[in-house]
Amino acid sequence: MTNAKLMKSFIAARRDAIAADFRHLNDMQLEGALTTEGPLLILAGAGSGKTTVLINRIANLIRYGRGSDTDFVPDGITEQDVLLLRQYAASPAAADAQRVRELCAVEPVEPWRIIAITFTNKAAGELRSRLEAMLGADAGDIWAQTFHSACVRILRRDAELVGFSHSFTIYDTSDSVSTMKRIIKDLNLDEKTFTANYILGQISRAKDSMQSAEEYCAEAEASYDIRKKFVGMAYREYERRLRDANALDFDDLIFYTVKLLRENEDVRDYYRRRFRYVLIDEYQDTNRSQYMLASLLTGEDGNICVVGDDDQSIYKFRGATIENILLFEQRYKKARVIRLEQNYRSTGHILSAANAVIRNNTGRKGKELWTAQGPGEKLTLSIADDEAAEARFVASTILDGFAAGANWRDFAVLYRMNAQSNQFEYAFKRAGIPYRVIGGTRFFDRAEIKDVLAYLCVVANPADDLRLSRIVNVPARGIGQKTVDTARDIAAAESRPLFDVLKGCRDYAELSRSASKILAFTDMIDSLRGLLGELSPDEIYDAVLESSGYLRALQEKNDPENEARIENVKELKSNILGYMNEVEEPTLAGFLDEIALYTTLDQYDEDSDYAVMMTMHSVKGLEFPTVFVVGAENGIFPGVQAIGDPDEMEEERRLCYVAITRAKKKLYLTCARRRMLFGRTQANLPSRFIDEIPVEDIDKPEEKRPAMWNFGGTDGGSGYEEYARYNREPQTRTYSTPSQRPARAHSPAPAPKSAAMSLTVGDRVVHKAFGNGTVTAVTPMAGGDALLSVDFGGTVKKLMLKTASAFMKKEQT
DNA sequence: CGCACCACAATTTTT
DNA sequence: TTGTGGTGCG
Repeated sequence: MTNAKLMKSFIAARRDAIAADFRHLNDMQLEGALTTEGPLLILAGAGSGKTTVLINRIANLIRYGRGSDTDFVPDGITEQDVLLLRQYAASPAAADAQRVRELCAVEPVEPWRIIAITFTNKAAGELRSRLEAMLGADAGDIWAQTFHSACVRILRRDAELVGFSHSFTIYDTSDSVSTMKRIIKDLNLDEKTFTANYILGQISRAKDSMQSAEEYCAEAEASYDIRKKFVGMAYREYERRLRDANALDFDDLIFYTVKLLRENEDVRDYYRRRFRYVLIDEYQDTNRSQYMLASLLTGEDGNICVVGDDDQSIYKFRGATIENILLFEQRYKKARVIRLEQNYRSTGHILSAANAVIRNNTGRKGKELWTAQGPGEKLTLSIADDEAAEARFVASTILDGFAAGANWRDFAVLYRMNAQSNQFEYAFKRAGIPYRVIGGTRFFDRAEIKDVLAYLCVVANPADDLRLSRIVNVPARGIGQKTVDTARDIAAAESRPLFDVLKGCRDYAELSRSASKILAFTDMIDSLRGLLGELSPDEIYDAVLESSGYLRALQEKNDPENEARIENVKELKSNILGYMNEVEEPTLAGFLDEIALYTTLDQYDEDSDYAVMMTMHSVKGLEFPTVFVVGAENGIFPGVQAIGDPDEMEEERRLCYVAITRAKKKLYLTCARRRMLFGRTQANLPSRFIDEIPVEDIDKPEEKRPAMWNFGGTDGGSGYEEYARYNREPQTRTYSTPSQRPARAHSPAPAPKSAAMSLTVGDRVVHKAFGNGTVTAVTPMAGGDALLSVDFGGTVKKLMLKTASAFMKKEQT
């Protein structure tokens, strides 16, 4: 064998041997895991196992370095070696694994040379734990973080270089909003034209394109756009105030990190040398500055691997740009592209529907999901009279599923807007279905949580004027708004922290009237600050609740809302304890860092048995056996704003694709003929997306569809008339679920007016989902309804009589 | 200073 | 319909 030939066969055998370690992957996944060098774009369809690829790719890097993707051949290779590798590839157990590893490894990568960036803490956490399961202790050295936490980590080292102290605080969205509201007032801008959200949106876009306030103002000057000039003023002031407060908002974290890396060659080189391999997850959600960050971190070898799905890009409104994916190959020459199209999640009809819908989009890379599973159940369209009936249909279907042995957690209700959750909560409560609403007002957005956190921030950072003004009079301690305003003005005039001014309030005539109260407050904060070195974060937390009087104030007010608030405040403590368990040197500042980036206190807990409801946006990345996409109506989904705007429509369609692909076994689409939304009743047509689903994939109500339902239909006649007639028809029937469920095929969702049976305490009942039970309490309610407590063999359910009668009958004795 | 009442607006939101 | 923010009174 010639030398060249030997080398060639060695390279091939080496790759095969390495591949043997990853034989549980499919061909495309394997390709992703073994392609280690240079820019790589992995287009990963929904449910195609992209995290698996990511994990295995990292494992491969650590074990074999670039062995699977290089022409390098070590000296002294023999034919024996090639044979050994081939033997290993054929049956790994039979070969000397140690020797194989030596032969295959080419510069194995130290774990700390790998950075994997995700968007959510949840994804980062999942990545970390799966890496740990696969690699053990090595996993701890891999940077597996969100964009924002990676930036915090980088900035904590070198914040001085971009003009902040290393102990900067992080402003969340509402901090930014309240700062901006003040600015609008102080600059006397017209609050109608310039809402805080509008200006912040403009600033966010500016930062996304790396434009500082100064640059933005310059551009505004040149543009003769008066509006823009005002925004520029606000931007400049916002930037100044955050700098004074030593605070960065979410966008700043990225912005200043990019700035830091751009302007400081040594810092940039440090990270580039350190990180030999950069991986970015959910690449379709990156914005421009995040792209810049990624490319700044990528060293000369260009080892950047991005994973994403252009069809799942649903965050354009937050600045995400699908271009990052679409242009990847142009930006990184020699980039390789791998498509993962085999779906392991859903059955055939579901995937066929998803493919068909997304096919209507232009401007995409193009993918077709396929599955080795069978066709499974068809989709089901259900049309209800109104939103209440829609919710009852869903509740009823879930009860059926539960009766058939499913768990509550197998069901998810997905809607376009949080406002739609009400009806479902109502129906689920009445039917006794345990559920949780994910998203909406989030834990850390609750006033009581923000208050308590504000105390902690002020204790940790004396310069945090924003949080200080939030709590200075919470609970009420006789320091009024006017007093705070004057103090703030003084602070601004002297450019000192507000806290210092308050401490020195005796020196200012304007403040002397409330001086004693102010000093009581500052003393309290000071003594809490004195505890910083001595007590652990949870003890400080207790001390804050105690000395601030916050907890007492909550307890004294006897309103039922406060029960929940107190619970929340306690819940925060368990957060602190959780943090302390995870970190080696827990500090209050460290906790606050974490919390600032950890907005969602991941409420979705897969272990507990609840049906869940959430927006189609929040469901990305999750999966459920049965999914309900509700409110599938033109005007709701797609929303009104999207109609007539092709780009928006494509975004909505991607959202639809995301929603459909969450379902593993069964997907329901529901709509209502009439619905009340924001106090207005409207009649919407079924979503145009439903029309994009092939008829062979979906069961629809077999009723005559009005002409207007067929887009571009030529049935003649006035669509409006037909539609109006259609809406006037008495609608009492419900539409059967497919024949796979004969048990319920003819049992319609209950109408609320159905005659309620009469029940008294002690009656025995049979519920179709919960089985046999005994009525333990009956509380009469308004409208002739009653709240029942029924003991079903140990678990007591609260049910509404009228709703429950549809699912339950009295046992005859 | 604190509370009650009225006007107004309202996709989606990983950090 | 619901929640929030601003104003005016006790």
